[in-house]
Amino acid sequence: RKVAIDASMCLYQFLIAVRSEGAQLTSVDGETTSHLMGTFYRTIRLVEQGIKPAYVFDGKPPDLKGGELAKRAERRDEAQKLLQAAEEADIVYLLGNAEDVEKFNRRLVKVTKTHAEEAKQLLQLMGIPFIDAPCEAEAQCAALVKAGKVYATATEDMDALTFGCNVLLRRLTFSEAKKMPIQEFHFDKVLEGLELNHNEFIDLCIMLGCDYTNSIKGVGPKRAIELIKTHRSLEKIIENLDTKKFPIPKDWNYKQARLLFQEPEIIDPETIDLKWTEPDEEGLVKYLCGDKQFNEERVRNGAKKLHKARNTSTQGRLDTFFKVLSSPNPLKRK
DNA sequence: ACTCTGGCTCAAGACGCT
DNA sequence: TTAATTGAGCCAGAGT
DNA sequence: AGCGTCC
Repeated sequence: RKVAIDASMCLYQFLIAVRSEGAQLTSVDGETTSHLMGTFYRTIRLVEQGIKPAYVFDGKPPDLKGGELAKRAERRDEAQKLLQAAEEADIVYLLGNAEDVEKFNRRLVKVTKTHAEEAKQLLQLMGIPFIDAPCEAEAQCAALVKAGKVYATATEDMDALTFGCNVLLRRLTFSEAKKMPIQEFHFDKVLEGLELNHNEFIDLCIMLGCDYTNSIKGVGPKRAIELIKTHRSLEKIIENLDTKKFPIPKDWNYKQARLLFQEPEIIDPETIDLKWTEPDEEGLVKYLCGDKQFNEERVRNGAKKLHKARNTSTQGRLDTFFKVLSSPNPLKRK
């Protein structure tokens, strides 16, 4: 069963989580390898379960997002760059407590172009397809699902639904699944449960706070649902809202935000041909066991697992692993 | 009292041996 | 300058 | 399941 995955999100998590004594794993020349470690083993695990993953990489963020992100940047630049200096000083003075240093390091994690390129090279050698999205990966994933190129998007990010992703899988990573069951959301069932159509759902998500705009102060999940059910569109809501109690954000460009959800910049899925091919064992060994110092035995073992799973295909039906939770109300969000 | 929002903090992977 | 998370859980405080 | 280790 084919599944689309937001690669940048995965890389980010690996960079944060795959650490030893607070520091990322590295090659001989000090280059980070945490993202490769995570991608390699997680992908093998997925393939062994009969899943065919297709990774989707982010392109440029939409302009509108840039505006919002600038605010976060300010916060960071002010607080964190100064904190950086302060904490570095602390380290010098106090030979810092490791926890602070760790926390600090995690906040500065970024997924760079290089990380992405390295991951792509690894996926190539593993025989796993990937796509460069022109813009938001989640939007491209949703398009792949809609076009039937993959069965679902595997993500923790509920915004995938806003892009109209029909099927969304949460907690697909199986080590975590030991603790928590895999959840499968069907967008049409969610809409049914909320008694909304897609456009109304988009307006709802904008109110709840998306990456593209501010949200209305005082309006959280409860009131937002109430409002959209009563008025069915942001235009009508704005007309009827008591703006003394609930002020509309200044220069609120909800229309543009809406458009980014309705017509995101994507590659036409029909032009995309996803191919899962044989892993290149020697290539993997060469790439991972050179400077990057991966254990050769483990890498070869991984390559063989990929090979084996590939040739025993049509095995794993995901259904055996989880129940379909077409949860009528996933809005525990923000 | 109750509901709701929003601000805060935290944690975040996978393998293999025991 | 080339990167800018997220979701969950807990709790204070405002509003009704 | 817990824990040290992966690089």
